[in-house]
Amino acid sequence: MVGRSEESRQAILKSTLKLLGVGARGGTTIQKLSIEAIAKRAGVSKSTIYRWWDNKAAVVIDAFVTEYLTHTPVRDDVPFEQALREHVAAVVHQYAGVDGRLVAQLIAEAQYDPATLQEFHNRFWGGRRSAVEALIRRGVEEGVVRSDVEPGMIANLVYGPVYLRLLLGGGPLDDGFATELVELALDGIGVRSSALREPARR
Amino acid sequence: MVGRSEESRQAILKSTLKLLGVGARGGTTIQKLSIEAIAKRAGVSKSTIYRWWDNKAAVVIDAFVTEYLTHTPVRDDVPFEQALREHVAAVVHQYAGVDGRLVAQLIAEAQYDPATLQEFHNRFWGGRRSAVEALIRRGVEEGVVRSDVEPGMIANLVYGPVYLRLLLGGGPLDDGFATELVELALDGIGVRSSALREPARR
Amino acid sequence: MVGRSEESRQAILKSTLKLLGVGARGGTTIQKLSIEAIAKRAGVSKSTIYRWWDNKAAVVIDAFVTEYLTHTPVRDDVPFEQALREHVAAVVHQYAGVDGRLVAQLIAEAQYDPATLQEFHNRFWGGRRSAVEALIRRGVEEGVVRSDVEPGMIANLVYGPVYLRLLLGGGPLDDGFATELVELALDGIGVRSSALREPARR
Amino acid sequence: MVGRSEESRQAILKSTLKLLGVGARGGTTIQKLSIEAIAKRAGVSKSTIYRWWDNKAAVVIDAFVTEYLTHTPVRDDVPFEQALREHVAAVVHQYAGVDGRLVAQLIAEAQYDPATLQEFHNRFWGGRRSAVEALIRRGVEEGVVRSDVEPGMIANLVYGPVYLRLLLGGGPLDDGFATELVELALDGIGVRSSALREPARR
DNA sequence: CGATAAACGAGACGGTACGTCTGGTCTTGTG
DNA sequence: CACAAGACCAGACGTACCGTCTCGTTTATCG
Repeated sequence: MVGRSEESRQAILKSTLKLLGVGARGGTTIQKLSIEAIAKRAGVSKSTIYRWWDNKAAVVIDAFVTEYLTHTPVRDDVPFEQALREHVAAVVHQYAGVDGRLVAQLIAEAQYDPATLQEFHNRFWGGRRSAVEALIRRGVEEGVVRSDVEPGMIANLVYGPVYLRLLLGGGPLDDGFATELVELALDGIGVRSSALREPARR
Repeated sequence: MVGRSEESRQAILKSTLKLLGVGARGGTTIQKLSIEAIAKRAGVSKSTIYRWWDNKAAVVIDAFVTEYLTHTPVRDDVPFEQALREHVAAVVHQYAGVDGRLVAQLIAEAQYDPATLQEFHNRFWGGRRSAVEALIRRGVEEGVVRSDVEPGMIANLVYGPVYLRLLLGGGPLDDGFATELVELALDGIGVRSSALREPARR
Repeated sequence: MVGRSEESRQAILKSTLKLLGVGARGGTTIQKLSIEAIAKRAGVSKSTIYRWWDNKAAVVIDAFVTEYLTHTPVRDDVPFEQALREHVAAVVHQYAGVDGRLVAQLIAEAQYDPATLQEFHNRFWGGRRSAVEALIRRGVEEGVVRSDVEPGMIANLVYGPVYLRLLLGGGPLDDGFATELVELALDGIGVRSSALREPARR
Repeated sequence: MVGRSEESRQAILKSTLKLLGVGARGGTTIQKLSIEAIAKRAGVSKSTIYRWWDNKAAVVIDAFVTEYLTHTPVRDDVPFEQALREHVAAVVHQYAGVDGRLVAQLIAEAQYDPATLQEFHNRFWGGRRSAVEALIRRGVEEGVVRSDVEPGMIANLVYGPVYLRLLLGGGPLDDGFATELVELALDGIGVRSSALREPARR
């Protein structure tokens, strides 16, 4: 047995990112990115790519996760609310740039291929989610998060608006958005709760 | 001047929906749907399609909105909270079926073409949003919704999780989800507020 | 009855010639000339063209003959040999320019459409041919052309090489060619005849 | 390296000839022959054709020359005059059939594309021409052809009328035509020469 | 250390669909 | 009622990639 060429693998992933314009201005979309272009740029034959990846999306997600992804870790050395605010701000900030476009396009691809969705979960989204869910469980323990709703649902409430704005626009992905989102999620939209909490924070 | 053939237009839109499998089991994805297939099925020449629509997504969105869309109206004859619950339940229910797949794929296409995103806003998403924002304004007037956050942001908080689940899965789109979502949005995830409200509702 | 619009007819024929680049440098080939382009340039609708001409070639030949063709008349006030030399020189000269390309392309079109060939005969080639045949009959009467071969065949011998060079190249269409051609046609390629005649001409 | 598939090449050329109706009655013209039709009939993809040939004419000329062309060789074991007569008769005979139509259409295509003209010269016409020119040089050596005119010009005189009749009609391409043509070319149209030679041949 | 089996580059192949173009027909007002 | 305007069907064009498939040619263990 000889085994896979690490050299080729690297070249392919690097080329993919370059073609997608990560870190630069230009760049194609995932849709227009072609396996042939990757192969040519990587100095690799098409068969080598098809041997190790199932489709374009698999290559892209691999490139994205392995080579590039800036992490947005969840701190566990600060109180729940601060950790949440910082995390949401970090996520929103990351998505405001090129990463956002890429993640959006990955989600787009995932609409057409369950395997891509699966990979997206396994290698990217799953990690984030469980970090946040852990944080939420900590919040429950700290007594600042309600315990009658499962953490996954709560994570949804926080991430949902971020992805909605990422995918459909309708406003900027900036710190103001992050702040307002966390506040709203914490207190709810109902008038009574906010009326109660607001003085407590000022 | 002679003008556009309404007959052709109808045939094209109908064929598009049929090919997408709306109302039936089979069906392609938008990605695999081809202009050539639409033309063939509609008994129309390709140029006729290209004459009136810019790209595939434009045809699909036109077909979707014009011919098909089930409305999920927002009632104004019941109290705010009931109207919100019913609307969210209706939306969630609609997205659980074929419509959901189509909307998801439209959003996917919108990631690659600003014009498609625009159309999505103009002809579909915008309507929903403004209906909900009006509802929220009513809630503010009724004194049950906080007035310190713009309605758009609040709409985001409600719709975000729905679209997140539609696009990334992670749980069913069912009545339970709808109920839990509305409750969470109203009260927030913070423990104090929920502790206060909960007794009041039981 | 209102009858055909002479104005349109003129505009169509003029436009055809312009588009073919007659009298100018640029110009398309007949093959690439499109009815639509003619219609647009003439400010006329396509149907008007199709109403009066069967196809593109018919328009072109009409334009060519009616509006443009420089005549290369056969003189009858000079001896046979001189008249022949002058005519051949004129023809060769005409074909060396834009006319040549057009005639060549008309012949090309005629290979695909018998009607075009017919028109080419009726309106262009037939006239030339019969003029030359008349000249040859005069030569026979003058006693300088053999009488045992039909004039058409002799015309062939003279015109054939001209068209061959026009269509397939292989040398310039210039005065030298014309002179040599006439001489060769008159005397033949056989050595004895030329040996006899040559001294007589020097 | 794997290299070109001879199988496909054969299939393409054969199909081209079949579609052109070579050897059969029906058949299209080169103009109406489409690359798509060739591909379909050959069980080959369009890209394979475009990979190896520049355009339709290139395929046709390749098919014609490689697979089909009946040779009309020039004998060198008989006296000049006999060899010439036989060759002209063979050419005329060949052109009277389907080959003639094809050659005529190739010449038509050559009017629109210099590359086609070049190929026509390189692979078909050039061969014939040089064979005849060689024959003429032999005639000069044998002392039966005049030496004061270049062989190419003489070849023109012989071939010109054949192609003229092929392209523009005006009479049959038969043995009578061939015989008369050679006689005329040899002796010229002038009366004195023919008067001299005629007795010598009877 | 030399055999051997994999991974590799190169790239041809059958396909599908693209978006553009032209041809020729048909329809509907307008002058 | 001839015309302009131009929509329409039909279908070929040449291009771009797809994913599969030979081919030799490295190359790195393992017998």
